[in-house]
Amino acid sequence: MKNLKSLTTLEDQAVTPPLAPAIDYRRELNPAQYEAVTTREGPVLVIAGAGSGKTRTLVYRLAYLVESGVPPWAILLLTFTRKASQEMLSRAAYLIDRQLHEVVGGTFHSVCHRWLRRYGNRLGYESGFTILDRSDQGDLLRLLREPLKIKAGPGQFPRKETIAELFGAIVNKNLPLETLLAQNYPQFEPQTGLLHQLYQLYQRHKREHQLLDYDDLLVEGKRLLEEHPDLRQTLSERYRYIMVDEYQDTNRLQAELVRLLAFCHNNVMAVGDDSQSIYSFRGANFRNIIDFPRLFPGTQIIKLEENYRSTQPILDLTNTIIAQAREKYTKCLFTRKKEGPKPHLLRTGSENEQSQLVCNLVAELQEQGVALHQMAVLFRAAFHSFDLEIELLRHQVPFMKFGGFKFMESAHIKDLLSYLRVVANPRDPISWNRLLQLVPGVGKKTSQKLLTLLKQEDFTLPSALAWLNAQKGSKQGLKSLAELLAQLNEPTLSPATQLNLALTHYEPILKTRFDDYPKRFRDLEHLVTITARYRQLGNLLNDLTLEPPTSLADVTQERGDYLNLSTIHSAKGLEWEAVFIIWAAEGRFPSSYSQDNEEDLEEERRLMYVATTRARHYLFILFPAVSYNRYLGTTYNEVSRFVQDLPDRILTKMRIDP
DNA sequence: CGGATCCCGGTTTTT
DNA sequence: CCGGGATCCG
Repeated sequence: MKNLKSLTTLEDQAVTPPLAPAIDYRRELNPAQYEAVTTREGPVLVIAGAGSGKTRTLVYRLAYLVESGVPPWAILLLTFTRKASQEMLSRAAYLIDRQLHEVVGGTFHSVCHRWLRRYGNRLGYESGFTILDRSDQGDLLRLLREPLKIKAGPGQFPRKETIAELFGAIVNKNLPLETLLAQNYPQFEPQTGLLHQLYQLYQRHKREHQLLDYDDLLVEGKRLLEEHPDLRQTLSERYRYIMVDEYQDTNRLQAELVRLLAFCHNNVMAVGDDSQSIYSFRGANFRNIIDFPRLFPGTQIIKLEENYRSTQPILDLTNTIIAQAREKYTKCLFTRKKEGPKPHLLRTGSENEQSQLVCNLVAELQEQGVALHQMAVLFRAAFHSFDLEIELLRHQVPFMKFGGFKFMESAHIKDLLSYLRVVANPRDPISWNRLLQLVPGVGKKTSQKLLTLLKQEDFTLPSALAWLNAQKGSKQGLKSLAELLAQLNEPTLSPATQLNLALTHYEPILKTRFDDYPKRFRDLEHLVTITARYRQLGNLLNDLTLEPPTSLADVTQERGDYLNLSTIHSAKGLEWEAVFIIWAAEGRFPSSYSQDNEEDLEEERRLMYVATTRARHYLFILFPAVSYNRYLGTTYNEVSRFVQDLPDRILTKMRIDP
């Protein structure tokens, strides 16, 4: 067997062409890109303007490193999504005609997660710990709030979503609760004491039950490096070359992680664009990118300023938009694509007229030979496209929507996964609570009883099953639940089989709980198909939490030519021949939430910059002048301040009447 | 425990 | 006006 294996390896090598320098780096890259690609040692900061070939640079650098003899496993590629890293790796692999699956790539969260699975026992984590997503956090907070007996009327105590946000900010922005309350929620300042209590409770509870939220992955990952010098040494020596993409969207914690990880060589290349920082709500700070040279003394700074994406008329507009930013770091984008249509600002009557106009323009461009998948409609918030979606269906325009869609957070998905989650981590109170509430005749009280048992040191799944079976006879549902869980606990079963078993059990419950049962059942079947490729339950559950499907497309695996609909956040890093931005109206974009905060408004401006810089050739900005709202009546919309009062030479303005 | 009722707020963006 | 959450009551 062993011989056979080495034989295959030999054969593989024979097929691979000798390592001739197939790539002419000087020819294929501009001077700035070339410099970034071929600088191997020391800290490098690449300021990469929109469309300046940032991904290309990273891909070529990957290829360059490997070609110059760096083993792929010594490279760590940190990106914003796993998809991004996979794409870069496959492009680099294609360039040098060599598989690169040994390169470790992914998000900060997934990399930290990997270490914690492996070394987490040093911090007291068992290998089966559970990762909490946003709605799990909410559920947990609700559970913890109860015994605190918080007496507060509506509006006097923050909602659980707000609390989760607050607690996240404490960690990601490194600010005390008091400051955050004073800054953002002065109305809750009287509750400071209670919130502190709840925070302590929340932290302790997570520890006791082997639960980690998104922030904990980073915090604990960092702690692993800080408190265990041997690990820090090992990992730092292993990852001799670190590349960080989208550095403008990292936060303080992530920056510190990079610094720790690079401590014994300082070979870090950070790539980003301060003008495209759009994740401050997650603790990202675009000043991070400015601080990089201070964190890594001796940093070489390289600017990529030639834009390869857009035409000059589009750049004229985007440059104007970002020039109005309060803080900007000089960077001047230019292009060689001089010719192209001017961007248009189109004002329609109603929202539906806006939708129809998009449909008409899409049809027109199609006639001119632009493929549907080369066009995208972008918007500030996911719900902004509802009307358009209806109109597209009517016109039979196929489309796919990205962002906003929280497949994983819908109740039926959470319900079904809970069966598997308690098998993977029997101490997971959130999933136990969910499951118990599904049983007729079981409510808060019964559920609480089991939840208190979870704290016991030696609590295992069998103890849970014993408890379920010991409940009073009338609660037949608990017995059949126990039966199912016992079945699921069979280690030889594949995750998909486990999920199917759970689905059989859950189907009748689904029927009684939801009117739209057929649709939800189909969702669940889709979920089962996604899971087919997994061999390990733990991996399945973690992947679903760390990289949830971003669109129904990921779930249904549809193919073909379709129009892209996307939130601007989900459009980051992408580009299309034609881009439509809808709802460019005050209150929608910029969002009314940021209306009275200058920093937030600046971020909205950067969002508009990101949106407009996605366009290669055609750019249409639309807004409806009138909106009608059932309970507010007719309201009039102002055009978004970011495109207001621009000269005609930059933006063609038109009023479109039906 | 769970159904009925009342009251408030009003869809940001995502790992 | 509709839905979620809290509260009340059988």
